[in-house]
Amino acid sequence: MTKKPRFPPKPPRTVALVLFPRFQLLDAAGPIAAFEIAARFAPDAYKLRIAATAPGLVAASAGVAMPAEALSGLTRARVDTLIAVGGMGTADALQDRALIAALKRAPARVRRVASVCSGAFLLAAAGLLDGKRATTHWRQAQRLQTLFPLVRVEPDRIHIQDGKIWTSAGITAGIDLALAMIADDLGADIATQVAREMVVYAQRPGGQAQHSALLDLGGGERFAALNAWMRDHLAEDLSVEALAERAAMSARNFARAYAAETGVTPAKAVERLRVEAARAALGNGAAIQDAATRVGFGDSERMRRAFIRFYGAPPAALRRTLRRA
DNA sequence: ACCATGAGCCGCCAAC
DNA sequence: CGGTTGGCGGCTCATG
Repeated sequence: MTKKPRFPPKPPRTVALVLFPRFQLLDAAGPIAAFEIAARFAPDAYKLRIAATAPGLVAASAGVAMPAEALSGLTRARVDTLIAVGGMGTADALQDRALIAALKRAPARVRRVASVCSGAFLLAAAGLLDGKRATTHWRQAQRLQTLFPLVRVEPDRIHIQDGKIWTSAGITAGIDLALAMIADDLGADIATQVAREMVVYAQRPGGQAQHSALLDLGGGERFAALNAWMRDHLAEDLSVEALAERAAMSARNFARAYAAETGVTPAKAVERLRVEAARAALGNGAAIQDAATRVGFGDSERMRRAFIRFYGAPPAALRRTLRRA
């Protein structure tokens, strides 16, 4: 992420996307938009190209040149970056032997191979992820691991690079993936300009937790009410013991049930809620100390450490970038 | 940068 | 008998 700029990259880098019937449109739209905008900031940096088995869908996806060609032709062409996107079509695509074979050959001809969301299953099926660290949509992480035991699946990551293989989490993580690649190619400053153009806050570091607790109201019916209550009472005692009492369960059982239901342990959930609320407060211009007490971090030092864990940056830095809006 | 302490988490087992 | 509950002890890691 902190590479020196080395441009102009002399022939334009061809970014190819692999799409299938019923692919996830946003998986593809994120990288397309990011690379298109990057090409605007650094003229001739990228050329987009899209291969698909469903021309109709591709035509709908973006206003870029898109000769729908067979995948085998795609790898024969000079491609710099190959991105496999996910979606409902992944299951069918896994049965497509020509496609998998083409993907298998890709690393030899392509500078980097990437996936968004369940696109990771395609790379895994082609053996490209064996022994490598990789991620996918959090809901699919377990399945990926059981299906492909050799893959070192790391759930709850936005994106991971291992050698020339990049994988990313669900849907919008494709934007983060593309931004990370652009930063790698053209430098962090260009990537930041692209991010601003796309109206995303900042480039999320790859290690960040995948889904927002604030959005994750569901998290299982069972604790929805408790979660809602927690959000409104962040400043109070939200220890496991206190929460267990509120849920009328023993601490042990509550912790177990909560983790089973939501996929997150109680303390982690509380910390995530607090961190997100604090970030929102800072976005509204709150003072750091104020935000810390309001969301239930006793002191600002504790909040600072939590921020670094979650966002990779202390509150002050985040506050600075947030206020530039 | 380090360390002592405690909260939280989890495996295990017994009780229901 | 299988499943759920809750208590104990050890391990990990955040905290101050």
